[in-house]
Amino acid sequence: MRVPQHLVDRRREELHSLIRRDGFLPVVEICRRLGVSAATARRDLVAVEAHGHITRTYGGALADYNSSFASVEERSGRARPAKARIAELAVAQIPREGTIFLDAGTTIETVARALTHRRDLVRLVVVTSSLAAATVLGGTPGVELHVLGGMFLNRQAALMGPHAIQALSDWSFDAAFLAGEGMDAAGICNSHEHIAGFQQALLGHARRVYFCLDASKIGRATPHRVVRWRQLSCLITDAPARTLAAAGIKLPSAKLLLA
Amino acid sequence: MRVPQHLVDRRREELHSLIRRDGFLPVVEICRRLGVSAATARRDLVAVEAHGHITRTYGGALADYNSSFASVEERSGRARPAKARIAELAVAQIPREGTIFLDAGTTIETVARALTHRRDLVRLVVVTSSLAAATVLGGTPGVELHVLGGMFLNRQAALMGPHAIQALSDWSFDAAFLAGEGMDAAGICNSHEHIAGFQQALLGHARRVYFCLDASKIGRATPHRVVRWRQLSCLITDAPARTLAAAGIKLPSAKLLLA
DNA sequence: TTTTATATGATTGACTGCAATCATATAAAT
DNA sequence: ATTTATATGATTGCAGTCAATCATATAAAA
Repeated sequence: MRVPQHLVDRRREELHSLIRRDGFLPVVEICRRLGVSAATARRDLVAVEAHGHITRTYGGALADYNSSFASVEERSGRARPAKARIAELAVAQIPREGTIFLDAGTTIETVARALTHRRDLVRLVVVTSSLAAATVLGGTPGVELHVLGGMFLNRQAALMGPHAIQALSDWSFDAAFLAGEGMDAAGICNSHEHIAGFQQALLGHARRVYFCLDASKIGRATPHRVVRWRQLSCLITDAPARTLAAAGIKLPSAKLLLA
Repeated sequence: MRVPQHLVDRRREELHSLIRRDGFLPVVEICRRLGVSAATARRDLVAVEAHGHITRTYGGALADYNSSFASVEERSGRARPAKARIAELAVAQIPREGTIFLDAGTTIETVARALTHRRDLVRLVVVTSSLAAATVLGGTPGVELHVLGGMFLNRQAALMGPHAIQALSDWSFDAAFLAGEGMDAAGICNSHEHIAGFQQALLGHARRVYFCLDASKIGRATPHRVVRWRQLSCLITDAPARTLAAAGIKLPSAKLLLA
């Protein structure tokens, strides 16, 4: 018995928000709350997962920004070796003590996870605007974790806006690790105005600014230009040198780390 | 083949932190990383779960503060109807628009979840220092969510300390909902100095201050006195009136909401 | 040293979840 | 109105998970 498309879509949106609310939702529970059979619940899960923002597990599904599921992703073959290599390089730039900043975004989240494997940290102060990074880093020995305040952006699970920018004024970072959604000959851009504004403000508070972008970001244009190449300290990417050159991105070797 | 106690304990601590890092960890993965059989992995899970802070699910385990697992808790019979009733009452005090503050703690987390069921919110600004509450409330229609900055307290998944207190100065709340760990004839107390300091600072920024404590908190004494009864606007609790009276807690009916 | 206690891994049987297949009802398309 | 496409639930076979039981090796206690 076919059902109107808009009802299906509405139900799937509701499923999405149910999972976000509960963090984890067993399939049985989904059936109960949505009043559908297990088969339909699974089909809906597949659909919602395809649109991103949730991760299925045995018996249910998790909201994506709650936790990071390195293991789940690895098991389901969705590992992103590129991001992992970028993260390795990024973590190698982090001193044993000092103060660093971690941005929001999945790439930086990977950096956060890699950071938890460092065993030599003494008194590293990590400041972040990413709830995912905070969750991952909480309790790491040698790390004093601070979260920047701000308005909660649902999609990114990040804290941004005027309050976040204002909170920056209390800090001075030895290094900052930022993410971007696109890069071209001119520089790096991002799709969200709050994020762009925040990153620009951050430039003035960090001695060294690292941008971590994987090769898929090359040539992708998004509405908000964040930085020009001369403004950042270093680009960390897995893109081969010739691909960068082809895109018109020319950086001195001191400003480039290739994974 | 029996194994030294300290090795077992160390392994279980590691399991705990592995789960915290990944948010969700399948049993298979636990076996691989810890190099033990599934049987031992499960036994370890039982042990770690008994000490709190993780929740087992089919096929693995979740870190507790990542998400809130209403459904999981309900299914495993650990529902706390008392907290749910307290949350209902608390949510009823929240206006359709305005600015409110939500504290950290499982009781307030329940309030956050109940708040997502309100469908009449217009433009409610919710400020919180709880990562769990933020996760639950993110994306709720009619809610503009802000997270207070601060130092991350691992156990509570809350943001506290001088930065948090300073961030308060930007806000003025119509209502604040706070949690406590103990109450007696003199007032409400908390076990953590940062939390106590923060709550005291908050008193000056809210028109109405609601404390939400279930009956189990009566008579429990913890090191840090937070408020005396005359300082708060209202106590929301499930404790029957006579129990409160027996503990020497006397409040005018205007300052008491019984669930 | 001898004895006791227990941590471990293997096995077993019941249970649960999953993907695939299929019949059906009904919304869209024509 | 007729045809086509598809959303749904039931069934089935398979695989994964779990708790309980048991033998064993070894740490801890005596």
